[in-house]
Amino acid sequence: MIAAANNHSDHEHPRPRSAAVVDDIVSQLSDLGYRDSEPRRLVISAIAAQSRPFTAEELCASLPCVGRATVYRGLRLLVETGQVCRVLLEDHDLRYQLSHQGHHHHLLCGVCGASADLEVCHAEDILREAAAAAGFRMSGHWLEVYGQCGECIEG
Amino acid sequence: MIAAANNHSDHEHPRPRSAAVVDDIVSQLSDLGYRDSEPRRLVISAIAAQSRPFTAEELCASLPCVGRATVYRGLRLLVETGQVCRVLLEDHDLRYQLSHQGHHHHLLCGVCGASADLEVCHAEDILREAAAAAGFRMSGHWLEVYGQCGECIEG
DNA sequence: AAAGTAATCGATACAGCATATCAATCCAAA
DNA sequence: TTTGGATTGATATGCTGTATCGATTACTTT
Repeated sequence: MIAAANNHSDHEHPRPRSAAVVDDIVSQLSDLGYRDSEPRRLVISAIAAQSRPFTAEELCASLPCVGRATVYRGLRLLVETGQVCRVLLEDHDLRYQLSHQGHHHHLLCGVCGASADLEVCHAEDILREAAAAAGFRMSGHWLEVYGQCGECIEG
Repeated sequence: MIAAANNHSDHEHPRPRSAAVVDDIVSQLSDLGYRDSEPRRLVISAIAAQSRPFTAEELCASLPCVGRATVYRGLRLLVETGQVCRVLLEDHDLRYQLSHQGHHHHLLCGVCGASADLEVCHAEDILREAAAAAGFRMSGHWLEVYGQCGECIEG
């Protein structure tokens, strides 16, 4: 499924795609030996419903019927399995977000708080070269890009 | 009186440059309206003595004669004024480090924990272009590079 | 379908890090 | 030297995330 993630046709809809996302994640967790429980589905569903990077507490607040520990456990599990990725805002506030792909970076709008994926990371090659020039062997990197998204520039 | 040097007769050798660094930072803080106090000098001196990224608690431990609140306040002040920069390790552990220049990034060795500065950031142009292609106006970025330093590769 | 077994849940206690409080103290300008 | 405000430090508090543990639930086995 290559369904473009930048297709923002779903805003407040029930959950046509959202339900599929939940099923998909639950299925992947199942393959890893994790069980399918109602609370965990609620957590995943709540995460999938978020339209922008969220904090763990926001997630808890949106799930009053699920225990706090369960929310944190579910979130941590999804981060560990790569289903959810961390996002570091410019003010060093740590947030979370559904991960749409493997290695990628985020374009974070400081105005509306929206997040878009920067899929192609040509910078990686540049970085590896620059690091090598300093006798350093790069094995990974963390990158966040801050600024303004297209909509906020126009508005 | 600049006796603020150090009564610590550690295994460390004398620090002629370290003292100059402290004086320089104190001077810059003075220009910003901040006072010159003994505890604050101790904090700055301890930071300047660190050879690699450190945590706030490590700093507190190295300054048993200075109150924790004072250590944290001093550290925060130096971060706000740009004298100290934050370093995010690969395991998401947040550390601090004396800032040697303006905009730069870190080459963080996962083996020995050393940190080196990646001064030239050509990646910035690449990033700005890639972001622009997505309709995004980049105003800043956060980047950490992980891997192995030259010494750890040889050793 | 019934039972066994281990994962999961949730209420809560706890831990770690950083900040707020506030009386006492100190710095620096007048 | 005086004086106002910045700074200090012991402590309380807040925030975020984890550990505990009895009860419950999901999944497998019989």
